[in-house]
Amino acid sequence: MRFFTVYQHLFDAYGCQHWWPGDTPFEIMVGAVLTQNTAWTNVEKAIANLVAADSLNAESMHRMPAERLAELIRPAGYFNVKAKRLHNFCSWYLAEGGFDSLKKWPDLELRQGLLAVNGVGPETADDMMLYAFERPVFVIDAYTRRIFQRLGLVVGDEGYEHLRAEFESRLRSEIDQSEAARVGLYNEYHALIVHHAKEACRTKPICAQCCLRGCCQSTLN
DNA sequence: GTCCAGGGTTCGT
DNA sequence: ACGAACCATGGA
Repeated sequence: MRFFTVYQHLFDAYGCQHWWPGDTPFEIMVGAVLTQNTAWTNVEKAIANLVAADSLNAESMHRMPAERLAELIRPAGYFNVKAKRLHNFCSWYLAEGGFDSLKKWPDLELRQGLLAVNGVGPETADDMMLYAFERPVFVIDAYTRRIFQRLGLVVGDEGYEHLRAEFESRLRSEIDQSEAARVGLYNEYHALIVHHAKEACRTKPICAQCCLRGCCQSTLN
């Protein structure tokens, strides 16, 4: 089965997801750190706290003592760890001249720069690459791995980079598209996977009737 | 009320 | 290479 076929089934079933929720690239990047191991509803509360404190910007967050930042982002969980990660991220972001400067970086350098900040791992970096900088990188998460493993399209225990390269090259060989079109596809594809895995398949189990059969049975194994 | 799923990154061992 | 630590929230 083609990877693009899976996308078509998801899109037909759920439609456009309009990710990422966030008004500015910086907000998206903060959200990417906050959402590590946590439900998005909790991230929204943390972001609302930052907005209410008029502090959803790199300068305020960087200037703020870690304890204060931790207090604001508390609803997102792991608040001490994340306050430190956000601090690290903001100091890198400011040192490199902010979004307007970073957006000019080539894909590879930007990704490596992101990865070099302590607290930003591959998935978080790729969320930022795709959703804040609109670069054509396919985001791999636990749902992606699980669903495609069950469909027999990947083995499942490949490393992150391996899986990402696999998705990108498979999709590129299946359909010919511009860079902008790939950004749009990867954006929507990841959003659809998350939506399908989290709740859609409980309320609207499309995978029972189509080629996705079996992709989201009970979480055991 | 209690239990526990959920899930990325870093840092020990 | 692998396990532990980090934590709030909400649903069973």
